[in-house]
Amino acid sequence: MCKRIGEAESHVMDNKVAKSANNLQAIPTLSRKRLGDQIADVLRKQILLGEMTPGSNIPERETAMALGVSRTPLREALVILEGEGLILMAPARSPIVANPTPDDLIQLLLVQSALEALAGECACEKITSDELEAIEEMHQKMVAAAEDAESIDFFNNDMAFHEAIVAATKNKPLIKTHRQYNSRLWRARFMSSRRRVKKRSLTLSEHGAIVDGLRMHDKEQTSKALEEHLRTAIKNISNIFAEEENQS
Amino acid sequence: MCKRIGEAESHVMDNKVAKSANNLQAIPTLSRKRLGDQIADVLRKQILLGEMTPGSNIPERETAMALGVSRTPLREALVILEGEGLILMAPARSPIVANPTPDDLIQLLLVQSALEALAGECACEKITSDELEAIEEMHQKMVAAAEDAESIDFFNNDMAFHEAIVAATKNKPLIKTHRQYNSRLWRARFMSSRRRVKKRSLTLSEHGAIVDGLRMHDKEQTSKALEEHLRTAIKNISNIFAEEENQS
DNA sequence: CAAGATTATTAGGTATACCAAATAATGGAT
DNA sequence: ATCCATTATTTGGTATACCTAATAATCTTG
Repeated sequence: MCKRIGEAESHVMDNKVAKSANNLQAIPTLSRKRLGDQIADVLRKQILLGEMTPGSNIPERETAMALGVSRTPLREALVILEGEGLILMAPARSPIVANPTPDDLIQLLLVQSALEALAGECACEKITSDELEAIEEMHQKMVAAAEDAESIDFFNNDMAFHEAIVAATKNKPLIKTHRQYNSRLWRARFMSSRRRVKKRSLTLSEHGAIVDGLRMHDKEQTSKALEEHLRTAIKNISNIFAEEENQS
Repeated sequence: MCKRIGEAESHVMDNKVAKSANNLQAIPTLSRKRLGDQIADVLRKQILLGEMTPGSNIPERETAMALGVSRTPLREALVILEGEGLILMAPARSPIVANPTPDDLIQLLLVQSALEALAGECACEKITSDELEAIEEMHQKMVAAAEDAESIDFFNNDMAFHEAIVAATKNKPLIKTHRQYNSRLWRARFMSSRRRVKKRSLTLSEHGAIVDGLRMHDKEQTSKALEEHLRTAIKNISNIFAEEENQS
C-alpha cells in the first residue's frame, strides 16, 4: 500500500557526481529513468503476478497516492500499459486491468507462435555458443525443477527459456513485441502451468526438440518445434476454459 | 503550422445534448476521444507523410503551442508514439523522429513477414466473400494505377491491400501489431515504391498469387505467397541502401 | 589569446490546480 | 411508495506553474 517510488530524495549528491563525471564520460550515464516508466514497471509486475486481478479498477488519485507520486507520471504509466494491452481506459471511467476472454488468449497465442517460429529461424543464424549454453542450462534447470510440484521455478524458467531464444535473434523489435505478448499471456500461462503439473514431461520433450534444433542450427526443425509447442499451449488454454465452462 | 486541435470550443451544446440523452442511452456515447490520442494521430500522420523528417526534433513547448494544446496531452501523445517506435525520447533531450537504419528496416520487415504469413493462414479460415471481393477490387485498382508512373494510388492501394488481408483475420492484436509495424515501415516502403515504378508488374504478379490463395482458401499458398512477397521487399530495401552507399 | 569556470537560458520532468462529464444520492411531486 | 429531476460527489481530462538538469554563451584568469 505504501511502497513509495518518488520519495523527495535530495538530488544533491547525484548532482555533484554528475558534475564531476561530466568530463570523464566513463560513468554509465547514471540516467534516471522517467518516473512514468518506473511506475509502469511496478504496475506491470503487479498485474503479471496477479496482485491486481483482471477487471479490477485502477483509480488515478488513489493509486498515485499509494505509490507516492502525482497523477501526471501515473497517467503516463497508464498510457504505456494501455498501449501494451494490459489495461483498458475508457473516457470518464477508471482504467481497469484487462481480462482477456479465452478467444482473446487464443488470438494472442497465435501471434506469439508466429513470433517464436520466426525467432527460432533467426536464432539458428545468430545464436552464440554462450547463448546456446545458457539456454541448455535453463532447460536442465526445468528438468531438475520438474519433480517439485510446488515449484514456481519450473514456470519461471519456462518463460526465461522462451525469452532467451528470442533474445538470441538480436532483433530488437521482435524482442520487444514478443515481451509484450508474453506480458498479456503471463497470467493465463501461469494458471495453465499450475494445472498441468503432471504433464511437465511433455513440455520438457518439446523443449528438448527446440534445443536440439538450435544446437544443430536447423532452422526448419527449430521453427517447427517452437510452433508446435505453442499450438500445444493453445490447446491447453482451450481445455482449461472448456472445463471451467462445464463446472459453471 | 497553425492547425489547432484543442480550440477552446464551448461545450455548452454538447452538454445539453448529453443531458437530454442521459435517459435514452441510444445516442452512441458522443464520447470525445482523448486529446492525447488525437495528437498522436496528427503527429503519426505527419511522420508517415514525411512532413516531419527522420531525425528531426519535436520540442515539447513549441510543438504544443503549434498544435494549440498544452504540454500534458502532447506528452501523452509522445509516450504513445515512443511505444510504437516512431519517435525516440532520451532524458533531457527533445524527442526525435526515429530514423531506422537499413538493418533496423530489415529486422522490422522480418517480423512483418511473419505477421503477414500468419495473417494469410488465418484469413483463409475467416475471410468473408465481401472481404475477398474488396481485396480483389483493390488488386484491380493497382493494376489500373500501374500505368501512371506519377500515381500515388498504387502505393496507397498496396498498403490497403495488405491491411485488408490482416483485417480479414479478425484477430485484433494481430491487426494492431501489424499496423504499428506498417507505420514504422511506411516511409521506407514509400521511397522504395517510388524507385521501383518499373517493376510494378512483379508486385502485381505476387499479389495475384496471394489473391488466388485467398480465393481457394489455401492456407499454404497464401501464407507462402505473402512471405515471399515480403522477402522481396527486404531485398528491395537492401538494394536501395546498397546503391546509396555506392553513391556516397 | 586560449582555456576553464560560472551563469543564464532552455528543455524536459513532475506536481498541483482547475474543468467537464458521468454517476450516485437525495428530495420533491405525483 | 415510486419515479423523475436536480444536485452533489467522484473521476478522468487538461492546463499551468515549478523544479532540475544540460547546454551554450560569456566572462575571467592564466
